[in-house]
Amino acid sequence: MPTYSDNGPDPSEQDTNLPPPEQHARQYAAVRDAHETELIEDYVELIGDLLDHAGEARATDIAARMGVRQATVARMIRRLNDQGLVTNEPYRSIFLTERGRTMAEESRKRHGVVLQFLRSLGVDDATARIDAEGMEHHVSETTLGIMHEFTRRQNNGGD
Amino acid sequence: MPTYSDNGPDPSEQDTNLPPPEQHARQYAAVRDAHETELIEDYVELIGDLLDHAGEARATDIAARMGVRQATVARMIRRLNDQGLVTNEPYRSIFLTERGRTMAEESRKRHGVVLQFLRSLGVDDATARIDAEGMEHHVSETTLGIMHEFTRRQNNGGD
DNA sequence: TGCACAGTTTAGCCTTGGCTAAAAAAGTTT
DNA sequence: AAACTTTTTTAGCCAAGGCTAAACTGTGCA
Ligand SMILES: [Mn+2]
Ligand SMILES: [Mn+2]
Ligand SMILES: [Mn+2]
Ligand SMILES: [Mn+2]
Repeated sequence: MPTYSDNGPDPSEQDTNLPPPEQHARQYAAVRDAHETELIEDYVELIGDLLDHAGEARATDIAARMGVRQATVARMIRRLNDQGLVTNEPYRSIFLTERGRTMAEESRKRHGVVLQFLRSLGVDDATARIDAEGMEHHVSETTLGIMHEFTRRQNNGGD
Repeated sequence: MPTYSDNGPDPSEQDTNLPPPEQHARQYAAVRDAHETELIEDYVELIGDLLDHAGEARATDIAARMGVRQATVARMIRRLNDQGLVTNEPYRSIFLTERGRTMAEESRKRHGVVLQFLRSLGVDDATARIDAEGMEHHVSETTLGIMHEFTRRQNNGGD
């Protein structure tokens, strides 16, 4: 007796049928939500990394690493400031607030889990870095935990 | 003698150091590129699914499943038409062009690989569907191939 | 047949996140 | 100190993708 007998539709049909409209809509809504916070997170994470590795986070460096113009960075910095994530004085380095540091730390951790998971799957480093940069914002806590555990096992088994 | 001796930086430093600025910038650029085509692909894929499963793709149904207003859908349909992906006459169902069908098919395949990969990792169905909807657009061909192979092995081993 | 209602389209608003050009401030060199 | 260069900021343009409100079309039912 299969264990899925009273557990929803036959798995063999699970791929060919569409989910009910409301569930389907929630999928896309989750993606839109992720996209709203995505760029903010990447900026905060990058600023944290620059502070750690270079000692300061200048607009020029942020622009170079983001691959955008300084004007774009300047306006984003203002937004981060408005949201209480960074402090900045004109013509000076940018610093993270307590909230900013928390967000940077969480993003860094999440990014690392996804990146190492991809590496442990056998994806080459450059590709893994590109994929992780986008995927990280669309991975639920559930999936993140599973990825982390997978990586841990992979690394232990490889000793 | 470790095999990575002449193969770039010591792996133990690979996570703590930032990539060179140009490579870093390319990461973010890849994400921005993905976001440009992402919504188009989801619309085309959804229209294809509706045509297959419901026989026609009406704006109302698209709006309900996307979780957006009909006005939003109407304008998107015009864009898809401009790009030669759909044909549509006023107040009638939407159909895919040859190009549209190709895109729908590719998206459907890619979406399926990511979804089944997540399931085979042990992620529950509802969560897997949400994560796949976002992740699918940020998975390189390389990673997609590895995911596919992983899923295949997992399923064969489970027999 | 005519009318009401559901579906569709259009017009116009807003925010986000790119961009360029130009002004202003800071830093460096002579 | 003055001049030059780099960095930062500001102003304003554009496209994408949400939204509401209102006009329009088509369909089904009285
Ligand atoms: Mn990212
Ligand atoms: Mn999809
Ligand atoms: Mn998607
Ligand atoms: Mn995305």
